[in-house]
Amino acid sequence: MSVEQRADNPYNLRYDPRALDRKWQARWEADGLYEANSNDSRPKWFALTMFPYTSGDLHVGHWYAEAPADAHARYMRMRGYNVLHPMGFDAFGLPAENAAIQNGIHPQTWTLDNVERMRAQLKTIGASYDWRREVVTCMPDYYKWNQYFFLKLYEKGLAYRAMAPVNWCEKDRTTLAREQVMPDGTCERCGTAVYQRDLEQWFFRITDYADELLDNSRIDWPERINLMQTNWIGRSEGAELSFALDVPGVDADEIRVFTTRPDTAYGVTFMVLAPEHPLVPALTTPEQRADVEAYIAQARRLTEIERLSGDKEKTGVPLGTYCVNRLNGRKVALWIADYALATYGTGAVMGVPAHDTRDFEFATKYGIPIETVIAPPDYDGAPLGEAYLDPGVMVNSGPFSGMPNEDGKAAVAAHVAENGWGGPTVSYRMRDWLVSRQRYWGTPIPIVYCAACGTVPVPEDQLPVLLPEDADFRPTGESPLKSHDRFRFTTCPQCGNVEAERETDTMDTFVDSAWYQFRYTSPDAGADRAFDPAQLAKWAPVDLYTGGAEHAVMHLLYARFFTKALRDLGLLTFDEPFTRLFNQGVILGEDHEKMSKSRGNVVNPDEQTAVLGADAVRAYLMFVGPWDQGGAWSTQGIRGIPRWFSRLWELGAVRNRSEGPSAPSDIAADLQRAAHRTVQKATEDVEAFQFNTMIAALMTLTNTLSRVEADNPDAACSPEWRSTYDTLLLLLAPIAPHLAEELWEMTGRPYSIHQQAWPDYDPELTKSEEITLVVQVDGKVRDRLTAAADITEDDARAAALSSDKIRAALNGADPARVIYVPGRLLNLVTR
RNA sequence: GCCGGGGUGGCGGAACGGCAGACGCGGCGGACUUAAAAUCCGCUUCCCCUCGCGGGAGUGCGGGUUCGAUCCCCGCCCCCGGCACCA
Repeated sequence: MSVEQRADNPYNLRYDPRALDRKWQARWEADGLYEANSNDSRPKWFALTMFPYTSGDLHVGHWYAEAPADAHARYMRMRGYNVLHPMGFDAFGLPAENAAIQNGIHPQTWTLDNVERMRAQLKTIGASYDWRREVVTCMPDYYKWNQYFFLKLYEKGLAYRAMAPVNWCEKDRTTLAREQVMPDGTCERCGTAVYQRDLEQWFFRITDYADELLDNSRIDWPERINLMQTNWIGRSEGAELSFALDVPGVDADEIRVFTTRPDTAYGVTFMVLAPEHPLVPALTTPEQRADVEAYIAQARRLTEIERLSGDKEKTGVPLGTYCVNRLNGRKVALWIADYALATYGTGAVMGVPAHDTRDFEFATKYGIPIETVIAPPDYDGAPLGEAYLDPGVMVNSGPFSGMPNEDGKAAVAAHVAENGWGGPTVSYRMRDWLVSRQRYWGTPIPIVYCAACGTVPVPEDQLPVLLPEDADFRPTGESPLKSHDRFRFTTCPQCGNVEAERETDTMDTFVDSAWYQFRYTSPDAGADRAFDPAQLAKWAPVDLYTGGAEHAVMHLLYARFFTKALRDLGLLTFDEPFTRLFNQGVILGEDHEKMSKSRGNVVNPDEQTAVLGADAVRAYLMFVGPWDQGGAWSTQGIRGIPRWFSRLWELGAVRNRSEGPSAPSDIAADLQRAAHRTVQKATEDVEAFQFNTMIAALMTLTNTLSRVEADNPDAACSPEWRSTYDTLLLLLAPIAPHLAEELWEMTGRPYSIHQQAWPDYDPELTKSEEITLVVQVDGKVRDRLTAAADITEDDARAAALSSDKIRAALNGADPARVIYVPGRLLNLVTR
């Protein structure tokens, strides 16, 4: 295994890392070393890393997600846990179709080829995955259960079909969930500007779970992610208010608005409806119709980008009709304006220009009256120069005048409720999850439309509804399945009508990843069930989930929703899928920029592994910085890792010498202390995912062993040195599993190092008998004294005062105060 | 604009309110070598000096608390991420 000279050995490694990788990966696999068995009495630990999309090549970013996660899983295994660490592939999705369209390869061929290549690449990491549990989401045995859950949700009223204005990406030719539209109104996937279309689509009723999703008390997640979800859900408390309509020829007798400021309701001077509001056509007078229709047409043409741009000037058109503010009987003009959103609240806004910046801007532009109903400090009745948003006393508000507006919110809402004009309510920013996609490479929605029976769910025993392999999947704006007659036309499962039609849209691929974590628990479930309840009970929920923060309001929110919905369906018994979440940072290119092909700064992990071996790439990624902060790849910087490994290898040769007598007591004590300190540091660091400082501690211990060997070769044959070296290998095992296993084998200790117990440490043995006592005068370090660790304040003071440097610094002054930090520092204060 | 997370040597980064810069990279000097690579040893924050003693400054900027602040508080600046007409 050792190599003195290899032609392709630019780092002059002392061993052949690729041979080590091959040797041990084959052995571990043959031995089933990382297979998790449910009939194991040790406590379980379900360690999951977000599975990769089958894009075709494993990026160094994947390694950055997977290698440290594997190190932690290996640590937990050594800690005595029965660890389940699975891997799989997110295999449905548009890139497969796009690649197929461009290269003429079938999406399935493209995807399964990629799975094979990526699986091989993943294996080179040397991670401790239990591959028997692999999940590939495009397989019928898997997506059958997407369909099953869809039907269960449908039965429960949690899946429904509705006509709605939805986000449409013209490039990808499909609708998108709101979560998949970026803040700037572009498609999350391809960056194309998204616009709104009215389409009949399937939704999951995630909003039913809004309040439960706001509850973070059962999850240990980064505060940042919790906050992002909280903001996304956007709960706001307020009131719904009914404004009376009395327009000849119009059936509706009210317009309802949602407001968070019922206390300002006496200041309503106009009413804004969203252009899409259903009452708009009826409420438009003949004189205004042309203007209103033009405005609506123009608003519909706007992309999300234009519509969402915050500093856009407010525009609107009056409908020519009026409603009545029931609180004060005031007649209020109706307008449409695109700053009212059809999809939030009731799609209508009461205009209170005095106390809302948007309404103020609008009213100023169109000459609408502005009436103050919350008095600013020193209010003298003069017109406001801008909207007044702060607290104050209510004025011009009928019976509520004189009341602090903060009290007025509840008081007005209660008053409104008493009169049957609305009342307190809660509104959410989050919308239901749009799951229909007009694309081929996804799970068919298991629904049949029958002229006689209406919407008919496909019976469970007819699942899966297979995705036909021979579809023409080029994008047309309609699902490719729509032009596949053998798929589309079917018999109604209910009445036998032979002219029934299948739903031809497929599901959002986030459905696949909303429950995949549970599938891993049941490798033998196959087509018989989604997961085995006993296995699920054994392993779920996931104890530690790691992955990128970009999934905060998509995958992670959907997975939580799915878990709660499945719980309510009686399919599982817990509330949250992922007990603990950790987000790793992003690995950047050599130039400190995001890696991208166009920048040419992409690091290929395969090339690095071929030269340095998996361990060096793993260890470097962990060493580059704190895992949650990411870091930049450096071809210069990684050189330190193979150097360290080579020194470990050289020390392995020292370990191979025959054992000699005990080391001199001072060396033995130093070695013992160093070992215990390193175990403590490594343990604390790995628990906190601080692999960079953990590795630094292992390097320091390596240096200590080297130093002893260099200074006193006999001491390096001592039992103390040898056991310290063995401890170092145990600590190394999660970081560099192949090298540690090889060196462990060389010690003659029993296979496998990965089945050994993590070493313990004794806090008492980490302490040193002697310390460096820092002596300060007025807070400035003036001397450093060597002292016994338990030196008393009086002794420390005496020692300090006998130091020439301290006496010089004191310059004859007497310390007025002495600060003593035991075992660390003495500060003599002269002031 | 609002909400998070950050700003520390030439570089990546360490530091329970207590020796700033662990560990590593790079650089410089030396050893080994015919030579180079590799390896090993030493030095490496900046400035000053009667350059071996020492002294001063220093963790984005300005204040504050404290015997003592990279760390806590207040006010700014810059970078990264999220949200942003949500009534």
